Amino acid sequence: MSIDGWDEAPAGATRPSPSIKDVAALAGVSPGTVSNVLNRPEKVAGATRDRVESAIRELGFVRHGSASTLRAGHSRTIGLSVIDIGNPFFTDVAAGVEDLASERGYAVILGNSSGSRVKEERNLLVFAEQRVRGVLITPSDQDPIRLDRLRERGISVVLVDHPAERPDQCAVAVNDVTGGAMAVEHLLAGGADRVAYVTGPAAMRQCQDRRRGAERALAAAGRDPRDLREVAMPAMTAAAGQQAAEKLLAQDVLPDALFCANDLLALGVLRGLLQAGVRVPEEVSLIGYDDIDFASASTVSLSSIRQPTYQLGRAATELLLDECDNPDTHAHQQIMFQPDLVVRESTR
Amino acid sequence: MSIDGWDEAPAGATRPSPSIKDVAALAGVSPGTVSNVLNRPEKVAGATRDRVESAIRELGFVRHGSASTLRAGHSRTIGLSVIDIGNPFFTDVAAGVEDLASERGYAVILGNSSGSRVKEERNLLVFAEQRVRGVLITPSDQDPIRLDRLRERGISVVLVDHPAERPDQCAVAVNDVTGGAMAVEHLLAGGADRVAYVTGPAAMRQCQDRRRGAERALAAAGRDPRDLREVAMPAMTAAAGQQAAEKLLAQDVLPDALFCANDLLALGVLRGLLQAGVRVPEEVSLIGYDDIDFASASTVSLSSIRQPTYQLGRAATELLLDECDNPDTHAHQQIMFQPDLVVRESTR
DNA sequence: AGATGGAGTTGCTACGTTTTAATCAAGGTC
DNA sequence: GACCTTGATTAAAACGTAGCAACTCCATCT
Repeated sequence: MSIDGWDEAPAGATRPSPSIKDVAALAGVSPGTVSNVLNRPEKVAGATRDRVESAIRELGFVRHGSASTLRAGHSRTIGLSVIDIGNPFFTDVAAGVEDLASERGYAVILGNSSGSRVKEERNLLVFAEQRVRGVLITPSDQDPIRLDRLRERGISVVLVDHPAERPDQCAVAVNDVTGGAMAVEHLLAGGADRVAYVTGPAAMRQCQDRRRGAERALAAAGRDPRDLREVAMPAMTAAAGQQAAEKLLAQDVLPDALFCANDLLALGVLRGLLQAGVRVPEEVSLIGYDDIDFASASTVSLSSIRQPTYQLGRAATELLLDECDNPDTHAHQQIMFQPDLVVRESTR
Repeated sequence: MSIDGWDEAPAGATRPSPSIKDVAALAGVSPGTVSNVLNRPEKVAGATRDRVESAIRELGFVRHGSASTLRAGHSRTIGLSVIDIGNPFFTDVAAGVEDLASERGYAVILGNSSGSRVKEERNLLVFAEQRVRGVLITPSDQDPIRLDRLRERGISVVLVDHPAERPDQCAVAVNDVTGGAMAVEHLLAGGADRVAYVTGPAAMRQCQDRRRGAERALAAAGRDPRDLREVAMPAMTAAAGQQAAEKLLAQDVLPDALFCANDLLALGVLRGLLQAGVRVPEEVSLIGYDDIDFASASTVSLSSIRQPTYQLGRAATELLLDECDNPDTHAHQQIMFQPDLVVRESTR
């Protein structure tokens, strides 16, 4: 009797989800047969299968994942823990993970640690509670303990964008030392004299390795690696980059070349420098890392180090699922990709 | 006997996860008491609680989420389905969702539909299988059917960035008609004559509403709304924007003002125009939508329409959790935020 | 002393599924 | 006709937890 007729759809009528038993009753078979149709369809006769399948459709049956997990002892779910989902680098990795996982019938639970150890820990706890089949993680620091706790539980772990800490684990990474060296080599080739490194939290391996590469490039050019000035920020975001620019500008002498540990930092630095009237690349050469999509769209398009990001996610997932599905034949692997230099306007 | 000593950690020794029974045995209580410590700690005496808690720590017990969900009939999990996690707009929404959800002890399963109905459907299936407590979704089209199927199962649904389709549901949105009008008003105020609208898939409500706003602004200025030229792309990404620019450049006469349905499109269009030597804003005024972080960092910083993105996610989660936790007293709400105009360099 | 009450704890059952072993029917072989 | 084989189906027993009803203490009140 309502004006608009919405009430024809029984709003609060939440009949309980039909179970495998209801399907079995409707199809005139036993619950076990329905389970077979779901999990081993080749084991059941064509006619029966059709009957069960149409019963499933008719009732709108959806398998109860929790019951399934409980009984089977494992789920069809993997956990992915990243440091900053706001960073396009990780978004691309996640895309690679999700694509392959869903091809193989796995669902992905995404956890964002925001660089915080506490949140990372909480995400791992959620993964453990959900009894995920495996975990992909880009650790926010070097502490290996928590991951062993997962493995003890039978949860496979693959490190993403992080080299293996031990031979008995899988890992997929990109050579950050090489990348850092490439970046600084390029700056030096452009005539850089005073090079500074704008980086994130000291605990992050990526930051350390890129620094090592930078120092190596300086040494190779006959310079003292200790000449490398460093501006470390607590986060690797554009906002942090802008603050880094302010720090740099407050110093007596401005470096003439900046290597930023990722593109977000670089974009922030770029904005800060331009706002202060510093010309890029004429006064300061600037190179970032990751080659995110936005690097080529910025005010002064950003030179950067490209990583095979999507491939990174896919490869890591491939290793993880192999370890899950073939635990006996699985051989642990460490895959190391190589980065590329992308030259644009921000460097001389 | 290995050289490096790694084998001290028993690699493959995956002892089964301890259950509530093991904890009970160690603490010398019944399994029911352990369950009480976990779920109703105030019901159990301090000394007993301590004993149980230290047993939990000692064994490294982690609650089996699936068993809990199965028995309790519902999980502590919500599903979030977005159209494009590569778009910073949705990343910010997701941040708002995750923050509030984890404050309230809920885990978030993130699903990315990439604008594909098939993937969206698959995500909803995963949510249903996981028996999530509720679903937050930015629908990729206008079809309400699937959501009713969820509600019938007792899964609450809140629409995000989408107005309610019916009075018996919660929704959180931003007024896109107003936003579209703001954008085109601003273009007209800058002296725009031939305005074009660069948009995404026609089925997307956001695109339709922003267009309606644009037409309204034209009409209000005494112009014929049918003058609004339209370039529709299949995706709302920077790559699609660049293609849109090519399309525009191939036409006889270039518009002198462009309104893009989001910032990614706008950044792509901007790149395409600049590469072709078109000056922005002198020859073409350009405005985007969403005011993502990168809008202010682009070659020519982008004028845009700002939305309270993080708040959008938080508010939607607030409504959803209220509906889940207080189903009796819950009153369905439709929240409509208002957008803001942000003027930068890309418009006259 | 006996009854009452409350706090703390326990035993039991059910949740929906998977899986193993058992059952059954139909057909084939000697 | 007895026996085996093959293929299809089923009955029944778990999996780990939540939550209720029942029970045990022990202190307090009549």
